[in-house]
Amino acid sequence: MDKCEQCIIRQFNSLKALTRDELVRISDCKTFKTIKKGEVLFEEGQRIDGVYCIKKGVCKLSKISDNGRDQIVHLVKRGDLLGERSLINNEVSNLKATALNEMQVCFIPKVEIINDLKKNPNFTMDVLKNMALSLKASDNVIVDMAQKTVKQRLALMLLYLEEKFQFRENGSLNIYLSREDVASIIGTATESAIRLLAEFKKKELINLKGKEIFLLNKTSLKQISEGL
Amino acid sequence: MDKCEQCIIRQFNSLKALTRDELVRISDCKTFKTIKKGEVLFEEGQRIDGVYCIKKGVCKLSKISDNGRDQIVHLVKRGDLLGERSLINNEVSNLKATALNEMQVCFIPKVEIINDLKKNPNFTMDVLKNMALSLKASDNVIVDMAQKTVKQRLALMLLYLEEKFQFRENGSLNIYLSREDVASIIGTATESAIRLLAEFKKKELINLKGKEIFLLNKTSLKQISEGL
DNA sequence: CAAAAAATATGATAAATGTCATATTTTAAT
DNA sequence: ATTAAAATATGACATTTATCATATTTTTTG
Repeated sequence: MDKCEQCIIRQFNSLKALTRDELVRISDCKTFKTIKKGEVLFEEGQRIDGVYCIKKGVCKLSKISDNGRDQIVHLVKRGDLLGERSLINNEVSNLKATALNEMQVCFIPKVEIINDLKKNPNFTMDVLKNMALSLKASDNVIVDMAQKTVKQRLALMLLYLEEKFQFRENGSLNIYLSREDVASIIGTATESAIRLLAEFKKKELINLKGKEIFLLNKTSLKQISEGL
Repeated sequence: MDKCEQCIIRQFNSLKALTRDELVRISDCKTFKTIKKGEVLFEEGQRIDGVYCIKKGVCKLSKISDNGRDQIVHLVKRGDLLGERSLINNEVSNLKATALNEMQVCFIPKVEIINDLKKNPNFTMDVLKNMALSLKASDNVIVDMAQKTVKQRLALMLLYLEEKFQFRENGSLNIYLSREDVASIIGTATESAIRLLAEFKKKELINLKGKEIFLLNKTSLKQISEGL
């Protein structure tokens, strides 16, 4: 396990604002963990008491609705921090975190982070900035969920996946999602997601090979997402 | 116009974390403004360069979707701060703010707030906490928008309005919304909102007198919101 | 006050989406 | 390799919701 002060991952998140001394201190008390695909990092309602720094892999953050369906609210990947919000408000987690593939994470206990928040204004400011960005993104998602059709949201999601995860060597999106997960992201029934994916494929906007998705016509996808 | 250090409104928001000296300084450079019902405080895409402290009244924060419909993302009332996020990220506003009734607001220039964020960790921490709370709330709205029917969302909204705005003396919700605004909050067509309100009235869950809404059966509204 | 404009209301219909049933394919387990 | 289980796919149908038309009521304006 790397030492934090030598780990490049921190460049992708707020930990980059910490001083060398602070990193050394954190390095000494952090724990390392491997999570298998499908395993749950933490449950909705669980006390986390710390922050996860994602070293490898992707997980979904979801919340179960009254109707029993899981809604995926965020996808979190390498470089992202997880659990800051619950930590800041001293609350149990509002969301459930499930690994979408094999993950490697470092866990930093709460006291350490709180300590840094109190003493290093650069760190606090960076956390604040990221939170403000997340808030803007969330507002935009609310608008899309409320105003766009399922078809528009699927097109939007495909473009978002490319932006966030890029492509594999063969040109497919660099993330595997089950049809159920796709439905959970755009907020629809699994059958509807499957049907629309098939429709997109038929129209040659995308190609599907198992869980691999290829974007063939991004211009059209963009237009569909905008309702044109 | 009150001086900030004597103004009770600040108790309701992060300004309560400021010291007396800081308040005095802010008081000297703030400006006071009255906004009439229907007037726009700021537009989507507009640079705000400061923070509004709402002294009186209510406004809606909305974003226009590709389909041309406005989606209301937040309702902001007396005591709330407005514009922190844009300020923190140094971005233009992501949302449009429109007064729902006559408002009185104080405007605090950006430099002053930035100054306090840098020097007063209590203030920063309070802003951070509020932002974390907003983020949790936004995540919950995303789930509701994605997973609940329009009827469920209407029931949910009515209960939310009571919680946020309480009742007038006559027992009606202490906020006036047009049917269009109701639709804009729950993310549906105006006609659908009208129909569902009529249905709720017929079932004696609510009563309607013009723009006044009376909640007659909160238990049932709760059940409807949960899909029972 | 009268006329015009805006908001609210309601019906008819179309489109979108969910639900249930079932078939097929893929993956996992023995 | 064979069977079982899970995921994906597709059809039929019901329900929800949007859209358009139009009527009625309320509010605004001159």
